[in-house]
Amino acid sequence: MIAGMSSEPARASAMADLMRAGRETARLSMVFRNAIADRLGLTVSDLECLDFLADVGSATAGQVAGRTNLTTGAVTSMLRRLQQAGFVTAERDPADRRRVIVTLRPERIPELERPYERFAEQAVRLIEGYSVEEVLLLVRHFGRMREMYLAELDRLGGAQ
Amino acid sequence: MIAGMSSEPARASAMADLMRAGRETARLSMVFRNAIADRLGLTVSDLECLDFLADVGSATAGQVAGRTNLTTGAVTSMLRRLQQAGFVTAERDPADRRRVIVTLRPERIPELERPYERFAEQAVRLIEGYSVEEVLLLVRHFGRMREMYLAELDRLGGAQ
DNA sequence: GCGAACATCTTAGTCATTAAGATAACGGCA
DNA sequence: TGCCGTTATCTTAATGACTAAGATGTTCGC
Repeated sequence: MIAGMSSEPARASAMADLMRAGRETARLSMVFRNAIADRLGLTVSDLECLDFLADVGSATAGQVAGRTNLTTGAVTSMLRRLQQAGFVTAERDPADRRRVIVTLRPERIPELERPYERFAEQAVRLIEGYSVEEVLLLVRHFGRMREMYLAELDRLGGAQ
Repeated sequence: MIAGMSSEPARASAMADLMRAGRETARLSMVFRNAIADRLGLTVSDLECLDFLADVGSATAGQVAGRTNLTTGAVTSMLRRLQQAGFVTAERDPADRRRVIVTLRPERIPELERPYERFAEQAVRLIEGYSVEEVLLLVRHFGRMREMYLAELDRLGGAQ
């Protein structure tokens, strides 16, 4: 609707398709994430936290708060929850005893990845059908999207 | 890690980059959506509902429930909320008085789109730099992702 | 070793959401 | 027509994640 002028109608329509497809994919990924959290008996925030920990190994409670956009109070109770469910261990940092170091229990990782497994396999299969140039185009596109998201989030006053 | 065999290391690394970028983008889009809902003083579910209504014009309460993955009870109170905030009108269907027809107030649409505006403009600008072939590749890719999401959601037992 | 800054925890309260069942309206069938 | 099963929404009570504000314990600079 806001469409910029374009000489060829095929181009304009392809662009509109892309805008629409992008929104739809974003929406579906949210629903997907929700479904996975449900299946694991977790909150979306819990999943976010565990994903983060899977990335970095271990982190302080404050870092978890930053990543999940939760208050420290909410993180405290989330960590109690995750600890009780055995997904995570938490202990005070001996070097700075104000801090709490949270660590994902490695033995639970497979369980967390299982719901994604089929999806990831299919994604790999899809990507294998692309040429290297095509893959690189997609990577560049996502990179630009990432920058746009971060810039907008910044502008919206979010922490992140 | 599950990577299929690949002759060229450049290809394997590009594929890994793409997998990572895809996950990161999905995550950022969630955070973004959350930030926008916050700014509008709405829930993510509210936003989902309003987006849906912007698409289809008007729908029954049950259709809204299906789209948002909420129970009918939750939809009832969500609609009361949105009605009170003036985003939506709700009236019984004269043809089938069990149904409630929910309609987005057109005059509020600009207000809902405003937070996306800059983002959408930037997206258009980005896409304008692509060739038609590149745009079509992206559209195809998103289409395949969409299918994968829907298949997995189905498998996870979700309604949708 | 004193005070400010920091990291986490506690407490009380809010609010979206769910589950279960109530209410009301439709549609078919005798 | 009148009854019954089904459908669509609403109500009620309870749950639980989350926030805000302030308490607690810890570090660091002076």
